[in-house]
Amino acid sequence: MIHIDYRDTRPIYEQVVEKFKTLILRGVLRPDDKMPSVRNLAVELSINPNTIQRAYAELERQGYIYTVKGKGNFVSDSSHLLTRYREEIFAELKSICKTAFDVGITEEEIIRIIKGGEAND
Amino acid sequence: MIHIDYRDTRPIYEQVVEKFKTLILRGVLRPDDKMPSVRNLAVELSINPNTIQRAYAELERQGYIYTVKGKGNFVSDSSHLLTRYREEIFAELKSICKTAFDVGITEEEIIRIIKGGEAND
Amino acid sequence: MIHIDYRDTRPIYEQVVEKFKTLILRGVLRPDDKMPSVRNLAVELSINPNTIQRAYAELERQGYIYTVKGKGNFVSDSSHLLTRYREEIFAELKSICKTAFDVGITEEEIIRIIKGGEAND
Amino acid sequence: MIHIDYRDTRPIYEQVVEKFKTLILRGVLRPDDKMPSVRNLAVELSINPNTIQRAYAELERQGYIYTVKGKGNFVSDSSHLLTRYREEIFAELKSICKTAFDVGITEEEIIRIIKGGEAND
DNA sequence: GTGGTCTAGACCACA
DNA sequence: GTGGTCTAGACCACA
Repeated sequence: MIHIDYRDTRPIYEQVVEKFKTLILRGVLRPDDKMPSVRNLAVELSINPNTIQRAYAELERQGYIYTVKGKGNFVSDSSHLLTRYREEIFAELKSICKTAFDVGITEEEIIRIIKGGEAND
Repeated sequence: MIHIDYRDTRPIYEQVVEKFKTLILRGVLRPDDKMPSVRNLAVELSINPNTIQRAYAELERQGYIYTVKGKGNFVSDSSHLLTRYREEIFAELKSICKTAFDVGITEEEIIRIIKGGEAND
Repeated sequence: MIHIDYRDTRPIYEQVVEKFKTLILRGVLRPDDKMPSVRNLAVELSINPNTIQRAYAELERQGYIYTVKGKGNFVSDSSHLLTRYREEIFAELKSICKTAFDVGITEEEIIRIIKGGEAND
Repeated sequence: MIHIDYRDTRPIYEQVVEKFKTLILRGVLRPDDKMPSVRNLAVELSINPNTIQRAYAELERQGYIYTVKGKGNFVSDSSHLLTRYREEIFAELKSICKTAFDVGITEEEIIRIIKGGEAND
């Protein structure tokens, strides 16, 4: 369901958070679906339960899941969070484009990249 | 010449590296120009000399500057590095677009952001 | 008869215990009255029977109910426990007031809150 | 500067958070004052650095301190947070008074307790 | 079974 | 020196 990329420079817990955010926002995981238990996911991904715990705590803090003690973690209704997430992405996009324009990359080039980017990987 | 943004989440040394890369690639700093001394720049920006040192080491590693012992740091002829830098930027762009497509953001929306982004900010 | 508040941060069993303590001390439940059976109450409140079991065990430990094997749980004569319960409440009150005074909240403000608090909610 | 009460049922990191919140809101620790380093405080209180780390992360999340990487943690200007903290305390007070009224404790008794509470402990 | 807290200790990134 | 991340593993609270 989820895959950790060890070449990725970001911390593991952050990768886990982002993966689940995407799954939830795309509707693959739906409100009140049960999340994998901390222990199970830790075994499955071969990472420490504490790291999963931290990722889940962060997802809860951001409103993507809720915890029922003794029962597990469950997906929240986070449809209202999509807007915020889109804005985060747009901000990152703008920031990179600014860097790009600074070294003379043109709007046309960027658009070409994006259209290409959708096709392959 | 350079400005540190403390609200930026990236480490300071990375900001310094990026600022100089842009100045060099745009030709504001030209081959064999002398870089500001580590000490002077540290004082000017009110940051730790170790941090400047680290930024310069990284710039040297990437081929943007060279060091002459006892004299200081100087700008390399880095015209051939522009291509590599553009590719780095393109890779980042693709990565973010992938995330964007994952949550249903369309090509059209992204293009609108980019065209808007060039105008303001 | 009893209502669980899922927004309450306290564990469910603790809410159940407190609700019954109040009912017993106020005389709504009288000595030797039969408590609802663990199973029935669990079904009625849609919570795990283990949780009710634990709440009843705690009520018994504190002297509010007694168990007759094969028959069920019954209300004790707990008139003598009212004093202890009042002291528990007073201790909590003192503890919070201490925290309040620490950040500069005055006696007058607290009294105003209390007088207001009795009226609404 | 801080003291952990091991008889307290609350987790250690929560006690640490509350102690520092009080110190900051009372102005004992002032904006831009340096917090004790994670390691030093851990040694001083004989608790694990991870636990301090967690407390500091929570204080940062709540806006009481800010982190400068490689330098340490510093006190924020949190004067605007006092109002929120007061409301938290008032809510707790109301909740306990409700429980008290439920078992027949009167407003007068509570007020007597509060006035006594300020004098001693 | 499930999450929450904590210890002990390693190693890294940053200044 | 300072915080950040992670592992390994214990023990507890709760359902």
